[in-house]
Amino acid sequence: MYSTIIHIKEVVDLKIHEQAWELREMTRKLARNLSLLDRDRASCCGVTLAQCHAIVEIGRLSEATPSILAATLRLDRSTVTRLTDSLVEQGYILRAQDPGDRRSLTLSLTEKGRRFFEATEDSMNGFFRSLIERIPENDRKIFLSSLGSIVEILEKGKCGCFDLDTPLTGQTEGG
Amino acid sequence: MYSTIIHIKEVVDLKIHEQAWELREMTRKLARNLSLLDRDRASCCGVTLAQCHAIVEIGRLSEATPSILAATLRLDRSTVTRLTDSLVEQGYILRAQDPGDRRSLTLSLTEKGRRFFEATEDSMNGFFRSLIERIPENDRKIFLSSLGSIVEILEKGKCGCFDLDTPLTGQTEGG
DNA sequence: TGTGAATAATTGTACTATACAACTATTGAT
DNA sequence: ATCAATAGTTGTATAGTACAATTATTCACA
Repeated sequence: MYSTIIHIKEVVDLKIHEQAWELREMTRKLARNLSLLDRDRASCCGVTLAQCHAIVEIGRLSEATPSILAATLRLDRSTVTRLTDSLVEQGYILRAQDPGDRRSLTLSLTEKGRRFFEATEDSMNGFFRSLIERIPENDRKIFLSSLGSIVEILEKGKCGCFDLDTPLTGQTEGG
Repeated sequence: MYSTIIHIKEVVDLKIHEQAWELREMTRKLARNLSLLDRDRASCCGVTLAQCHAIVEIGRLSEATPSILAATLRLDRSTVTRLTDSLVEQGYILRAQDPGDRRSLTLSLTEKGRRFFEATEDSMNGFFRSLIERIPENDRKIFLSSLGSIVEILEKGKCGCFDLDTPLTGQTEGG
Protein backbone atom coordinates (compact mmCIF):
# COMPACT_ATOMS: atom_id res chain seq x y z
CA MET A 1 0.00 0.00 0.00
CA TYR A 2 2.71 2.46 1.01
CA SER A 3 6.07 3.00 -0.61
CA THR A 4 9.24 2.75 1.45
CA ILE A 5 9.61 6.51 1.55
CA ILE A 6 6.16 6.93 3.01
CA HIS A 7 6.99 4.20 5.44
CA ILE A 8 10.08 5.99 6.70
CA LYS A 9 8.14 9.19 6.97
CA GLU A 10 5.61 7.40 9.13
CA VAL A 11 8.25 6.29 11.58
CA VAL A 12 9.40 9.87 11.93
CA ASP A 13 5.80 10.94 12.30
CA LEU A 14 5.25 8.43 15.03
CA LYS A 15 8.13 9.87 16.98
CA ILE A 16 6.97 13.44 16.65
CA HIS A 17 3.47 12.27 17.35
CA GLU A 18 4.63 10.88 20.65
CA GLN A 19 6.55 14.01 21.48
CA ALA A 20 3.51 16.10 20.70
CA TRP A 21 1.47 13.88 22.98
CA GLU A 22 3.98 14.28 25.77
CA LEU A 23 3.93 18.01 25.32
CA ARG A 24 0.19 18.07 25.36
CA GLU A 25 -0.09 16.03 28.52
CA MET A 26 2.63 17.90 30.31
CA THR A 27 1.34 21.33 29.51
CA ARG A 28 -2.08 20.20 30.61
CA LYS A 29 -0.73 19.01 33.93
CA LEU A 30 1.40 22.08 34.26
CA ALA A 31 -1.52 24.41 33.70
CA ARG A 32 -3.71 22.51 36.10
CA ASN A 33 -1.12 22.37 38.81
CA LEU A 34 -0.22 26.00 38.48
CA SER A 35 -3.83 26.94 38.74
CA LEU A 36 -4.27 24.80 41.85
CA LEU A 37 -1.13 26.31 43.31
CA ASP A 38 -2.36 29.76 42.55
CA ARG A 39 -5.70 29.05 44.08
CA ASP A 40 -4.16 27.63 47.23
CA ARG A 41 -1.81 30.51 47.60
CA ALA A 42 -4.51 33.08 47.10
CA SER A 43 -6.98 31.40 49.41
CA CYS A 44 -4.32 31.07 52.11
CA CYS A 45 -3.99 34.83 52.18
CA GLY A 46 -7.61 35.88 52.32
CA VAL A 47 -7.88 37.04 48.73
CA THR A 48 -9.37 35.30 45.76
CA LEU A 49 -7.36 34.23 42.78
CA ALA A 50 -8.58 37.04 40.58
CA GLN A 51 -7.85 39.55 43.33
CA CYS A 52 -4.38 38.15 43.70
CA HIS A 53 -3.71 38.48 39.99
CA ALA A 54 -4.97 42.05 40.03
CA ILE A 55 -2.78 43.01 42.99
CA VAL A 56 0.25 41.53 41.31
CA GLU A 57 -0.44 43.32 38.04
CA ILE A 58 -1.06 46.64 39.73
CA GLY A 59 2.17 46.15 41.64
CA ARG A 60 4.05 45.55 38.43
CA LEU A 61 2.50 48.27 36.32
CA SER A 62 3.83 51.71 36.94
CA GLU A 63 0.59 53.33 35.84
CA ALA A 64 -2.51 51.28 36.31
CA THR A 65 -6.00 52.22 35.27
CA PRO A 66 -8.99 49.90 35.17
CA SER A 67 -8.75 49.79 31.38
CA ILE A 68 -5.07 48.95 31.38
CA LEU A 69 -5.63 46.33 34.02
CA ALA A 70 -8.47 44.87 31.99
CA ALA A 71 -6.23 44.65 28.95
CA THR A 72 -3.37 43.14 30.94
CA LEU A 73 -5.50 40.53 32.64
CA ARG A 74 -7.64 40.11 29.53
CA LEU A 75 -10.82 40.77 31.42
CA ASP A 76 -13.87 42.82 30.64
CA ARG A 77 -13.79 46.28 32.13
CA SER A 78 -16.92 45.58 34.10
CA THR A 79 -15.19 42.61 35.66
CA VAL A 80 -12.29 44.85 36.60
CA THR A 81 -14.65 47.38 38.14
CA ARG A 82 -16.02 44.77 40.48
CA LEU A 83 -12.62 43.30 41.14
CA THR A 84 -11.18 46.65 42.11
CA ASP A 85 -14.30 47.41 44.17
CA SER A 86 -13.51 44.47 46.37
CA LEU A 87 -9.81 45.32 46.56
CA VAL A 88 -10.55 48.88 47.60
CA GLU A 89 -13.00 47.61 50.17
CA GLN A 90 -10.44 45.18 51.58
CA GLY A 91 -7.80 47.84 51.71
CA TYR A 92 -5.37 46.46 49.13
CA ILE A 93 -5.59 49.24 46.58
CA LEU A 94 -6.47 52.90 46.19
CA ARG A 95 -8.64 54.19 43.40
CA ALA A 96 -8.06 57.87 42.75
CA GLN A 97 -9.31 60.20 40.08
CA ASP A 98 -6.82 61.19 37.45
CA PRO A 99 -6.61 65.00 37.63
CA GLY A 100 -5.74 65.20 33.93
CA ASP A 101 -8.74 63.24 32.71
CA ARG A 102 -11.74 63.05 34.94
CA ARG A 103 -13.01 59.94 33.23
CA SER A 104 -9.91 58.03 34.26
CA LEU A 105 -9.05 56.38 37.52
CA THR A 106 -5.61 55.59 38.84
CA LEU A 107 -5.08 52.36 40.70
CA SER A 108 -2.26 51.95 43.17
CA LEU A 109 -1.38 49.63 46.01
CA THR A 110 -1.87 50.61 49.61
CA GLU A 111 0.73 49.68 52.17
CA LYS A 112 -1.17 46.49 52.80
CA GLY A 113 -1.36 45.84 49.10
CA ARG A 114 2.33 46.43 48.67
CA ARG A 115 3.15 44.03 51.48
CA PHE A 116 0.96 41.42 49.86
CA PHE A 117 2.50 42.07 46.47
CA GLU A 118 6.06 41.79 47.74
CA ALA A 119 5.36 38.70 49.78
CA THR A 120 3.71 37.10 46.78
CA GLU A 121 6.54 38.01 44.45
CA ASP A 122 9.15 36.68 46.86
CA SER A 123 7.22 33.54 47.46
CA MET A 124 6.57 32.87 43.80
CA ASN A 125 10.10 33.64 42.79
CA GLY A 126 11.43 31.34 45.48
CA PHE A 127 9.12 28.62 44.35
CA PHE A 128 10.06 28.87 40.71
CA ARG A 129 13.65 28.99 41.71
CA SER A 130 13.21 25.69 43.48
CA LEU A 131 11.69 24.35 40.28
CA ILE A 132 14.43 25.53 37.96
CA GLU A 133 17.04 24.14 40.35
CA ARG A 134 15.78 20.65 39.62
CA ILE A 135 16.80 20.97 36.01
CA PRO A 136 20.42 20.17 35.28
CA GLU A 137 22.28 23.42 34.84
CA ASN A 138 23.44 22.56 31.34
CA ASP A 139 19.91 21.88 30.16
CA ARG A 140 18.36 25.06 31.46
CA LYS A 141 19.15 27.22 28.50
CA ILE A 142 17.69 24.80 26.01
CA PHE A 143 14.70 24.21 28.21
CA LEU A 144 13.92 27.86 28.69
CA SER A 145 14.43 28.82 25.09
CA SER A 146 12.27 25.93 23.91
CA LEU A 147 9.56 26.87 26.34
CA GLY A 148 9.91 30.43 25.18
CA SER A 149 9.34 29.56 21.58
CA ILE A 150 6.25 27.59 22.42
CA VAL A 151 4.86 30.43 24.47
CA GLU A 152 5.64 32.80 21.65
CA ILE A 153 3.65 30.72 19.19
CA LEU A 154 0.75 30.52 21.60
CA GLU A 155 0.80 34.27 22.15
CA LYS A 156 0.88 34.95 18.45
CA GLY A 157 -1.86 32.51 17.64
CA LYS A 158 -4.25 33.74 20.28
CA CYS A 159 -6.35 35.81 17.94
CA GLY A 160 -8.00 33.06 15.98
CA CYS A 161 -10.61 30.66 17.12
CA PHE A 162 -9.15 27.20 17.13
CA ASP A 163 -11.95 25.17 15.70
CA LEU A 164 -11.97 21.62 14.55
CA ASP A 165 -11.54 22.33 10.87
CA THR A 166 -8.49 24.58 10.99
CA PRO A 167 -5.78 22.92 13.05
CA LEU A 168 -3.53 26.01 13.07
CA THR A 169 -0.64 24.31 11.33
CA GLY A 170 1.42 26.80 9.40
CA GLN A 171 -0.43 29.85 10.67
CA THR A 172 2.44 31.27 12.69
CA GLU A 173 5.16 31.63 10.12
CA GLY A 174 5.65 35.38 10.30
CA GLY A 175 8.30 36.59 12.78
CA MET B 1 30.08 44.23 53.63
CA TYR B 2 30.27 40.93 51.72
CA SER B 3 33.26 38.65 51.23
CA THR B 4 34.35 37.66 47.76
CA ILE B 5 32.88 34.21 48.17
CA ILE B 6 29.51 35.63 48.97
CA HIS B 7 29.94 37.92 46.02
CA ILE B 8 30.53 35.06 43.61
CA LYS B 9 27.59 33.21 45.06
CA GLU B 10 25.44 36.24 44.39
CA VAL B 11 26.40 36.29 40.74
CA VAL B 12 25.33 32.67 40.44
CA ASP B 13 22.18 33.47 42.36
CA LEU B 14 21.40 36.29 40.04
CA LYS B 15 21.61 33.99 37.10
CA ILE B 16 19.35 31.39 38.60
CA HIS B 17 17.11 34.13 39.83
CA GLU B 18 16.67 35.32 36.28
CA GLN B 19 16.05 31.83 35.04
CA ALA B 20 13.44 31.33 37.73
CA TRP B 21 11.80 34.55 36.67
CA GLU B 22 11.76 33.47 33.06
CA LEU B 23 10.24 30.17 34.04
CA ARG B 24 7.63 31.88 36.13
CA GLU B 25 6.62 34.28 33.39
CA MET B 26 6.60 31.66 30.70
CA THR B 27 4.56 29.16 32.63
CA ARG B 28 2.14 31.92 33.48
CA LYS B 29 1.74 32.84 29.83
CA LEU B 30 1.57 29.22 28.85
CA ALA B 31 -1.19 28.48 31.31
CA ARG B 32 -3.15 31.53 30.31
CA ASN B 33 -2.84 30.88 26.62
CA LEU B 34 -3.73 27.24 26.95
CA SER B 35 -6.78 28.13 28.91
CA LEU B 36 -7.84 30.69 26.31
CA LEU B 37 -7.22 28.16 23.59
CA ASP B 38 -9.25 25.60 25.46
CA ARG B 39 -12.06 28.02 25.95
CA ASP B 40 -12.12 29.01 22.30
CA ARG B 41 -12.07 25.47 21.14
CA ALA B 42 -14.85 24.43 23.47
CA SER B 43 -17.05 27.41 22.70
CA CYS B 44 -16.58 26.88 18.97
CA CYS B 45 -18.18 23.50 19.30
CA GLY B 46 -21.22 24.32 21.38
CA VAL B 47 -19.95 22.86 24.63
CA THR B 48 -18.50 24.62 27.60
CA LEU B 49 -14.95 24.13 28.73
CA ALA B 50 -15.87 21.94 31.67
CA GLN B 51 -18.07 19.84 29.41
CA CYS B 52 -15.27 19.48 26.93
CA HIS B 53 -12.88 18.29 29.63
CA ALA B 54 -15.41 15.81 30.86
CA ILE B 55 -16.04 14.41 27.39
CA VAL B 56 -12.32 14.00 26.80
CA GLU B 57 -11.80 12.27 30.13
CA ILE B 58 -14.73 9.93 29.61
CA GLY B 59 -13.38 9.14 26.18
CA ARG B 60 -10.00 8.29 27.63
CA LEU B 61 -11.14 6.31 30.65
CA SER B 62 -12.20 2.80 29.92
CA GLU B 63 -14.54 2.74 32.90
CA ALA B 64 -15.93 6.07 33.97
CA THR B 65 -18.18 6.73 36.91
CA PRO B 66 -19.04 10.15 38.30
CA SER B 67 -16.69 9.52 41.22
CA ILE B 68 -13.80 8.50 39.03
CA LEU B 69 -14.45 11.46 36.79
CA ALA B 70 -14.54 13.76 39.80
CA ALA B 71 -11.20 12.42 40.98
CA THR B 72 -9.68 12.70 37.52
CA LEU B 73 -10.85 16.23 36.93
CA ARG B 74 -10.37 17.13 40.60
CA LEU B 75 -13.89 18.34 40.94
CA ASP B 76 -16.47 17.86 43.61
CA ARG B 77 -18.88 15.04 42.91
CA SER B 78 -21.80 17.41 42.98
CA THR B 79 -20.13 19.43 40.25
CA VAL B 80 -19.75 16.28 38.20
CA THR B 81 -23.39 15.44 38.69
CA ARG B 82 -24.45 18.72 37.16
CA LEU B 83 -21.83 18.50 34.46
CA THR B 84 -22.95 15.05 33.40
CA ASP B 85 -26.59 16.15 33.62
CA SER B 86 -25.93 18.68 30.92
CA LEU B 87 -23.92 16.26 28.81
CA VAL B 88 -26.66 13.65 28.94
CA GLU B 89 -29.19 16.29 28.04
CA GLN B 90 -27.12 17.44 25.07
CA GLY B 91 -26.62 13.88 23.91
CA TYR B 92 -22.88 13.56 24.39
CA ILE B 93 -22.88 10.85 27.05
CA LEU B 94 -24.95 8.02 28.42
CA ARG B 95 -25.47 7.49 32.12
CA ALA B 96 -26.42 3.90 32.92
CA GLN B 97 -26.82 2.06 36.18
CA ASP B 98 -24.08 -0.35 37.06
CA PRO B 99 -25.80 -3.73 37.43
CA GLY B 100 -23.16 -4.86 39.93
CA ASP B 101 -23.57 -1.93 42.30
CA ARG B 102 -26.80 -0.07 42.21
CA ARG B 103 -25.25 3.01 43.79
CA SER B 104 -22.91 3.41 40.88
CA LEU B 105 -23.44 4.89 37.47
CA THR B 106 -21.49 4.15 34.35
CA LEU B 107 -20.67 7.00 32.03
CA SER B 108 -19.96 6.43 28.37
CA LEU B 109 -19.88 8.44 25.18
CA THR B 110 -22.70 8.37 22.71
CA GLU B 111 -21.93 8.34 19.02
CA LYS B 112 -22.09 12.13 19.05
CA GLY B 113 -19.82 12.22 22.08
CA ARG B 114 -17.34 9.90 20.45
CA ARG B 115 -17.23 12.02 17.32
CA PHE B 116 -16.59 15.07 19.44
CA PHE B 117 -13.94 13.25 21.42
CA GLU B 118 -12.10 12.03 18.37
CA ALA B 119 -12.26 15.36 16.59
CA THR B 120 -10.94 17.06 19.72
CA GLU B 121 -8.14 14.58 20.17
CA ASP B 122 -7.08 14.87 16.54
CA SER B 123 -7.25 18.62 16.63
CA MET B 124 -5.33 18.93 19.88
CA ASN B 125 -2.72 16.44 18.82
CA GLY B 126 -2.24 18.26 15.56
CA PHE B 127 -1.90 21.52 17.33
CA PHE B 128 0.67 20.27 19.81
CA ARG B 129 2.49 18.66 16.98
CA SER B 130 2.76 22.01 15.29
CA LEU B 131 4.16 23.38 18.52
CA ILE B 132 6.75 20.71 19.04
CA GLU B 133 7.83 21.07 15.43
CA ARG B 134 9.03 24.58 16.19
CA ILE B 135 11.60 23.25 18.60
CA PRO B 136 14.87 22.10 17.02
CA GLU B 137 14.85 18.35 16.84
CA ASN B 138 18.01 18.02 18.90
CA ASP B 139 16.58 20.05 21.75
CA ARG B 140 13.31 18.24 22.06
CA LYS B 141 14.50 15.51 24.34
CA ILE B 142 16.04 17.90 26.82
CA PHE B 143 13.05 20.17 26.62
CA LEU B 144 10.53 17.44 27.23
CA SER B 145 12.46 15.80 30.02
CA SER B 146 13.00 19.15 31.75
CA LEU B 147 9.35 19.99 31.44
CA GLY B 148 8.57 16.54 32.75
CA SER B 149 10.63 16.99 35.87
CA ILE B 150 8.96 20.30 36.62
CA VAL B 151 5.54 18.81 36.17
CA GLU B 152 6.56 15.94 38.39
CA ILE B 153 7.56 18.28 41.19
CA LEU B 154 4.33 20.19 40.83
CA GLU B 155 2.29 17.00 40.93
CA LYS B 156 4.10 15.78 44.01
CA GLY B 157 3.85 19.04 45.84
CA LYS B 158 0.17 19.52 45.20
CA CYS B 159 -0.95 18.37 48.62
CA GLY B 160 0.34 21.26 50.68
CA CYS B 161 -0.95 24.75 50.83
CA PHE B 162 1.68 27.06 49.46
CA ASP B 163 1.56 29.88 51.93
CA LEU B 164 3.88 32.78 52.28
CA ASP B 165 5.90 31.34 55.16
CA THR B 166 6.84 28.00 53.66
CA PRO B 167 8.33 28.53 50.22
CA LEU B 168 8.36 24.80 49.39
CA THR B 169 12.12 24.66 48.89
CA GLY B 170 13.49 21.23 49.61
CA GLN B 171 10.14 19.60 50.19
CA THR B 172 10.24 17.30 47.19
CA GLU B 173 13.38 15.30 47.79
CA GLY B 174 11.88 11.81 47.90
CA GLY B 175 11.85 9.92 44.59
C1' DT C 1 -29.40 -11.62 60.04
C1' DG C 2 -29.65 -7.01 61.68
C1' DT C 3 -27.19 -2.69 62.32
C1' DG C 4 -24.18 0.91 61.63
C1' DA C 5 -20.29 2.71 58.93
C1' DA C 6 -18.87 3.60 54.38
C1' DT C 7 -19.75 4.73 49.63
C1' DA C 8 -22.17 6.81 45.34
C1' DA C 9 -24.74 10.12 43.81
C1' DT C 10 -27.98 14.10 44.15
C1' DT C 11 -30.05 18.48 45.77
C1' DG C 12 -30.03 22.91 48.10
C1' DT C 13 -27.49 26.81 48.56
C1' DA C 14 -23.98 30.09 47.95
C1' DC C 15 -20.24 32.19 46.03
C1' DT C 16 -16.46 33.55 42.51
C1' DA C 17 -15.53 34.72 38.03
C1' DT C 18 -16.87 36.35 34.09
C1' DA C 19 -19.18 38.66 29.90
C1' DC C 20 -22.35 41.53 27.37
C1' DA C 21 -25.48 45.25 26.86
C1' DA C 22 -27.07 49.48 28.35
C1' DC C 23 -25.95 53.45 30.76
C1' DT C 24 -23.45 57.97 32.61
C1' DA C 25 -19.77 61.13 32.52
C1' DT C 26 -16.15 63.17 30.22
C1' DT C 27 -13.11 64.39 26.46
C1' DG C 28 -11.87 65.72 21.94
C1' DA C 29 -12.49 66.70 16.97
C1' DT C 30 -14.52 69.59 13.74
C1' DA D 1 -22.03 73.47 19.68
C1' DT D 2 -22.37 68.86 18.58
C1' DC D 3 -21.29 64.17 18.03
C1' DA D 4 -18.13 60.32 18.19
C1' DA D 5 -14.89 58.18 21.16
C1' DT D 6 -13.34 56.83 25.64
C1' DA D 7 -13.55 55.45 30.79
C1' DG D 8 -15.99 53.52 33.91
C1' DT D 9 -20.35 51.49 36.24
C1' DT D 10 -24.63 48.83 36.73
C1' DG D 11 -28.01 45.32 35.48
C1' DT D 12 -28.35 40.84 34.24
C1' DA D 13 -27.06 36.30 33.00
C1' DT D 14 -24.22 32.30 32.97
C1' DA D 15 -20.36 28.94 33.94
C1' DG D 16 -18.03 26.85 37.32
C1' DT D 17 -17.42 25.44 41.54
C1' DA D 18 -17.71 23.84 46.59
C1' DC D 19 -19.82 22.45 50.89
C1' DA D 20 -23.47 20.59 53.67
C1' DA D 21 -27.36 17.79 53.95
C1' DT D 22 -29.90 13.99 52.02
C1' DT D 23 -31.08 9.43 49.79
C1' DA D 24 -29.97 4.96 48.31
C1' DT D 25 -27.13 1.19 48.53
C1' DT D 26 -23.43 -1.86 49.99
C1' DC D 27 -20.45 -4.01 53.20
C1' DA D 28 -18.33 -5.48 57.57
C1' DC D 29 -19.17 -7.86 61.51
C1' DA D 30 -21.21 -9.31 65.64
